[in-house]
Amino acid sequence: MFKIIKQSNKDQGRLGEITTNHGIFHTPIFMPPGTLASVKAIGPDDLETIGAEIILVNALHLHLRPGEEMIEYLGGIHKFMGFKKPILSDSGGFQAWSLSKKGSKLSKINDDGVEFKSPWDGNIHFITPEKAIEIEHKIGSDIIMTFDECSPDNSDKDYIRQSMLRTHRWAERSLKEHQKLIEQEKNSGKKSPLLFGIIQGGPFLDLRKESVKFISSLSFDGYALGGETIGYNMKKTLEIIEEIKPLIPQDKPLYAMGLGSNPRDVIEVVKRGVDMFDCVNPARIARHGDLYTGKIIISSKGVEIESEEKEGIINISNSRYRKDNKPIDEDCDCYTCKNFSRAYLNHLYLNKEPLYLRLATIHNLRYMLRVINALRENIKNT
RNA sequence: GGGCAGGUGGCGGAGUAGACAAACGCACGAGACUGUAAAUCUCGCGGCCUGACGGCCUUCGUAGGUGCAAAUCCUACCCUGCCCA
Repeated sequence: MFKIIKQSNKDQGRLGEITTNHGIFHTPIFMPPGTLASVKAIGPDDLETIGAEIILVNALHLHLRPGEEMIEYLGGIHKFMGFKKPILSDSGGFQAWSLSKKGSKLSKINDDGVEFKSPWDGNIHFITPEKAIEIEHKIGSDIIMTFDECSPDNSDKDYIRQSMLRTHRWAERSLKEHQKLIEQEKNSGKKSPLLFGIIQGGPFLDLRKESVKFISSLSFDGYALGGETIGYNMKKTLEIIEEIKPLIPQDKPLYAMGLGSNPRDVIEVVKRGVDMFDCVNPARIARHGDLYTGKIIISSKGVEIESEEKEGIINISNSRYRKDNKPIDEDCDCYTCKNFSRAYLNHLYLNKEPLYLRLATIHNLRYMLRVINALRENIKNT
């Protein structure tokens, strides 16, 4: 399933490939989230063009709408959304946290599972680890995630530890259910997905180590770092990765969940041996006007991004782009940069033209994947 | 020529004597977003001073007037829309 093609001799970076029911994808990889069976604003043809090798969907969202039975009836998630390449499904563990914050009480956690109130119709749904795994199998995704509790970055250690222990119990339950379903699928000739376990522990290094020890004692096909901290608090994230990387089975892929808001974060993390990541931000901030720009350079120091803009981002809604006839990024090979100016994108954005969303999303995702290509190239050359 | 309605910030539009630099919306300016409740949300938006609280000045067609106090009342004029000649 996971094969390491080349290990960098400079750092922890490595090239690999993962074989799934829907073909092979290469690592390191950025996976665009398409939560509701759609990468917002773009279609499978665009995904193909920008070079997306694998995307994400979310089991909880698809359970609420249109329902896993419906997707199964319609021929599985790939056929349903017209995407032929690998698809990873998240379990809904993230929503246990995200739907409970901001004072909204759309989710409630107890040891058995999580009660979700659908943001769409207010209906109550109770998801257990077993249920999440069942949904993910029914949907037909290639890689599935255990049901976990995404721990907050700013919470007291005692709560985070309790939450981590719960995630551990849920990991065991998820795995057990997974193995049960694999048996059933074997008998019916259906192909089974790979299952990744999720490590928690918040921002605390000792808890993270404890979590790695437990989760990697279970036989998962890959391991993931979860929690609000990952990707959000980059300084802590890098510390955590450095701490836990040696403790994870080296022949298994490592996935940093929710990481990749800025291409610079991806560079740091690949260096430290992370193989997979995803983040809603490249697409979301694109829709909100923020676009990546800057030269991607490979040198003896590795991959770097050179840009005069703050964080390598411009906000296309700003008045200073009204007359700017340059593409978003001069070096970019995406459809948007090849054909349209900043001025045109500014015009589309200001007038809320739907085309803006597609062009902006294509660019940011392609930019991210161009950074990935540079990172692969860099490892290849070491 | 007569009748009626009306003229408020870039636009639309509240307010009809004191709590008005003036609701709300749009436009505009800026910011946020991290396993997607997100084509969303937040802030600013007459001028000047202040880090902020706040303070000062100038504004509701124009010019006068009444009154402690006027975008709000009175008078004249200008302009716009509709109706009648």
